[in-house]
Amino acid sequence: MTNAEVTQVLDQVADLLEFQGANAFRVRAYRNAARAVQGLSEPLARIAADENRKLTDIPGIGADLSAKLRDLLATGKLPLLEELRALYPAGALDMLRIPGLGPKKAAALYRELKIASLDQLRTACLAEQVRALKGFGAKTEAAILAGMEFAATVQPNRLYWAVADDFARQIREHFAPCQEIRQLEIAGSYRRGKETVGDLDILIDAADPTPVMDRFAEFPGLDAVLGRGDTKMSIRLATSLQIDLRIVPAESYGAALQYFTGSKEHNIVVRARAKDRGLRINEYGVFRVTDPDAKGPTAGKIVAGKTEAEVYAALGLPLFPPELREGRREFEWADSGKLPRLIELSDLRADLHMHTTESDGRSSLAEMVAAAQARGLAYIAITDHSKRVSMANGLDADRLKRQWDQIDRLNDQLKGFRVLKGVEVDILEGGPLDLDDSTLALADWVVASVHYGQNQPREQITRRIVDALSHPAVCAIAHPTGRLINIRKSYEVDLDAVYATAVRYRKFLELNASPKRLDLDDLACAAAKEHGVPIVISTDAHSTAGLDAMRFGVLQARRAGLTKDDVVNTSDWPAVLRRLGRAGG
DNA sequence: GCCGTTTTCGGCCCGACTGTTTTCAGTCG
Repeated sequence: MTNAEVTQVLDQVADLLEFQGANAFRVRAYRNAARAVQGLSEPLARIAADENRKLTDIPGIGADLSAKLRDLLATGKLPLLEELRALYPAGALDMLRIPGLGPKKAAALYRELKIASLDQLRTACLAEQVRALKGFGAKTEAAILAGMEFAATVQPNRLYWAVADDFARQIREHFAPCQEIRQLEIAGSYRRGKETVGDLDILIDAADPTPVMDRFAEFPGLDAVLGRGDTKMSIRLATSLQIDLRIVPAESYGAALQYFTGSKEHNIVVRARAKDRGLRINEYGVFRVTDPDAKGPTAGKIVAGKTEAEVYAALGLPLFPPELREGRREFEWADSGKLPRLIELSDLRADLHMHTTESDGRSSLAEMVAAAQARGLAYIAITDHSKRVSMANGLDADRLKRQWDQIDRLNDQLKGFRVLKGVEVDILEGGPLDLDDSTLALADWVVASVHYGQNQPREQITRRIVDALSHPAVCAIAHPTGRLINIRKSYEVDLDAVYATAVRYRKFLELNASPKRLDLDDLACAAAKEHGVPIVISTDAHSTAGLDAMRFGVLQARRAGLTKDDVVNTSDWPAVLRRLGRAGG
């Protein structure tokens, strides 16, 4: 059973417990455990199988869950989940997905009206039965109908970070003429650089909220104003994207930015730290609690709030880069003084995976080189597809050698820039590489990748990747899991075996920077680092514009806690060769 | 259900907004 499957089971238990009206902290315990398993850098099953280790050493897993997880790993089933599922019709739980309808109200609808499907819920609303329930009313009934209509049309996918970034740019431009605004930041998962973003949270320090909110109501593509109060306003765009706006005073701006950047898990720890120091933190600031009876969010003496740095400093914490604020290992790093100095876009000296018109790219070799030079890179590798990828006009040995001759001639003319003779060689369904060894031996840089036979069983696909990685000519595996965010799951590959092979043969793994791939993802990059595998961040550009994807890869690497040294292509080419264990420096 | 330098019980992050009530519960972030 994979960690992802265990995570799903724990989350399902949490959903059902919530519906049941169980103790909220018990629900949270299951959610925490789900997250803890999801964030593991190795299979839970392996820890369970190791006599010298205890599941209770994983934070968030105690004696009870340890036993339940062992049971789950051994049998593939969790009795608690089966019991909870038997209590409610599956359709009743669908109500939890309607915005505005939470577990309490959904459970009341099931209990009082025996609602067991969304169709029944719609009928009950139309028959005006819902408004008769205690705690419900005509407005709630209408809100449920509207919420159902919305839930039916919305695409469940979250936005790619790159798309969210475009909205962020639009937001900044839209508010630029607003004179009242002193500071503006887009917080939330967007600021943390998460690979997908569900909604956007704008934080504004303004002299007067009214004109700012009026301006917000004029945002292009607006579909509905979902709510507007004195300090908070929410809108939804026709594209279904929700954007929240909060106006905060300057003295609280840093506290609010910290608070609304999250993550929720990070902030829970921050709050606990505050409490340890006799402080209280909320979006208004850090307060010393002098009179325990004093009520209100700003009761007590304010200690910090103007900037994020002073808020963290008041708690004895460093200013965490937003990308690290996931409640993973950042506090452990901070406590031991080992908060990594994260890689930056300007650290990258090379891009080692890109295509040209020779295969399925849209820009020529010369255009790609000029574009790479314009972006300040010192060298690149041209890695067109090999012949198996016929759809992409992949190259056979002869065409490849002609391209490499062309690159040799180009290099003669270039000053202070080098083009590596490379290829993205396919790992064929049966295992061997798509080009012969003598051809591959002539290349400077070879990335190997799986495009066919993606649905093979775990052992088979892992064997293919491991074998490719141990081939002397191969330098790195490109997009090692094959996932396409929101579109396609990753292959069933045993990444631990891949890490071990990479270390053994001194090879690299790619972090593909394409916004739809980001493969390896942040957690896998962190695991690779723990195992000692260097990462190469590449764009897989299919046009000159594609080279700009590097920043998406860098964000993901930062979320993994990677430093400049963890990433191969921050070095010059001779240093890369040394890292591969080849002569060259 | 987890957790512990106020430890084995009693906490567990906290506030805005909405709708329903009339002081609060539910939902959301």
